[in-house]
Amino acid sequence: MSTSQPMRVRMAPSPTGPLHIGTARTSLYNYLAARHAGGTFVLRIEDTDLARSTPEYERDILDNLHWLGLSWDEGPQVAGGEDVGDHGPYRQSQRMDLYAAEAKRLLESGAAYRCWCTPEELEAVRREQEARKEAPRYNRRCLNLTDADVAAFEAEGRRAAIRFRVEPEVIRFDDLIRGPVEFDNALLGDFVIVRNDGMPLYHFTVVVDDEAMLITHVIRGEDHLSNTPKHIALMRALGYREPVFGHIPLILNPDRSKMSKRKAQTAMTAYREEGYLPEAMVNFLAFLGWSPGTEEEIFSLDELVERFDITKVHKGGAVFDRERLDHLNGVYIRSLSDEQLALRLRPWVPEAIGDEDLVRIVPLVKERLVKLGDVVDLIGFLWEPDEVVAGRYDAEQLHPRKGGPDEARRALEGAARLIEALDDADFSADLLEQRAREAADAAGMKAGDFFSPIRVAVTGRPVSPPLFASLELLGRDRALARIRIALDKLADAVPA
RNA sequence: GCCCCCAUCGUCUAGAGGCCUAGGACGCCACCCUUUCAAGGUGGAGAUCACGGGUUCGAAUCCCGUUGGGGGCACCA
Repeated sequence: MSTSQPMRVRMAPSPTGPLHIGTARTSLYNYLAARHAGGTFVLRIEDTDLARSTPEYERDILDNLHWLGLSWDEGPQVAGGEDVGDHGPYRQSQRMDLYAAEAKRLLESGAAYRCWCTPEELEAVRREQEARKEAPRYNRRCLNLTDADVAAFEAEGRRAAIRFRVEPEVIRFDDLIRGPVEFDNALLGDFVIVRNDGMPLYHFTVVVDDEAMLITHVIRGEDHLSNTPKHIALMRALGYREPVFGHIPLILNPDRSKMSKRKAQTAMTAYREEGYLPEAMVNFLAFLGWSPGTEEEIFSLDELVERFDITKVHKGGAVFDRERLDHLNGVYIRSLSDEQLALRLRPWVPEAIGDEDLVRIVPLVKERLVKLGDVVDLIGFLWEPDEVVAGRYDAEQLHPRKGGPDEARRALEGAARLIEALDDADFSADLLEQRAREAADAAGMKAGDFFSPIRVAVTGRPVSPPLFASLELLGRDRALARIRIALDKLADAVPA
């Protein structure tokens, strides 16, 4: 086919589950290829498997694709909007007439035929073939039935599926990523293209739709590489154009098998809910199987569009490495301004913490966040009731690293005294730190040992944002109350 | 079983015959900074480029074979 015509690519997810990480990356590569070439990115929903497809999953897929910033030029819209584009409808369930017409053409030309075999009969044949160490494929029992045979099946109430008659020929194509590939279709059995209930099947509908939607480049997962010769045979039988194919490597589980729900978190929504940033996810996914060929590694979606080259995509699969995702997410979080980060953090922080307060809190947590959701554990002490905070630790955890209950008590009493000596107006991080250091000296303790019991008393956790800024944010009275609770706990634990 | 694809540090990768004593990043270790944890800085360990044959003056890079891994062979997509 001519490469001079504008590129049209498509992503064709099936709404039988939430947006999968692998689907997201394939979408990304399609998007990048289209945008880089100034082409068109089409989204088509493959919902012919009525039993497994749901509107909720479709919604999840569209929604998360939007979240990642992958906009499509043609396809269905979220929120029940009408399809956009001149080649719709973009849901296969709405294109049944087309499939029926094309199936009829194949039937009439003899490229396809009806098959009345039952699943049980098919299974029996398959078992026999396996027993004889033969390739398991359809035995063409229904290829040359007499009218009487057909009448008998119909009388039984059987309904016919439609099978594509695969010609024994060698199919060659030049894969964008793998180069020349060839398959011998003589090894293939005649496969079903329309079920006996009239529903068309995947191998058939992709081919029909890619033609109807004028798709020029089919960019999809490597798991479809072996299916391509079927598609090409179908295209030829139907007199269609043959698009360019590009099969991208799979995303793998740590054991190097195809990434699956059982072994990894595959739903994009889950990552979104944990607080991964879409820009970090995009950056991460882009590099799973591609690199710009330099040592740069932080790229925005637009920069990726500029640099992306589909022919430079790798051939080997890539393991999904969560540690690396975490690292990238942290990089992106730290690159945000305080105002931007506060906005992103909003869904995780109670309304009781006002927007302005949240912006003031951000510098305390920014470099400690791996995921946005981590903010809850980091500054939860700001909105948790005193009892909840106190419930998070026991008396022993108040002891400084070097020291026991006595040191803990000395520090807490010192802290209580110095806080009492300050009024609200003076209750600032700087002044608190100055006084606390003096108090530590007076108590003959190292600063770190002196601060540690206070940290646990006030935040309920051994790890927290910087102590004095945390105290300032908490406020004089609440800080003091928590220190007194801690002192009580200490007293209860060590009866005099 | 048959067909197809793939193969550089644990992981993501740079590498298109001499620039490679194989570079970067994540993770790991150590040190520095430091009130905890992070972040940041410095340094380090980590790959006989799966193996074996060729081709070539020269191969991680080209060819063949082997091994290993993966994917596909549904009235799922």
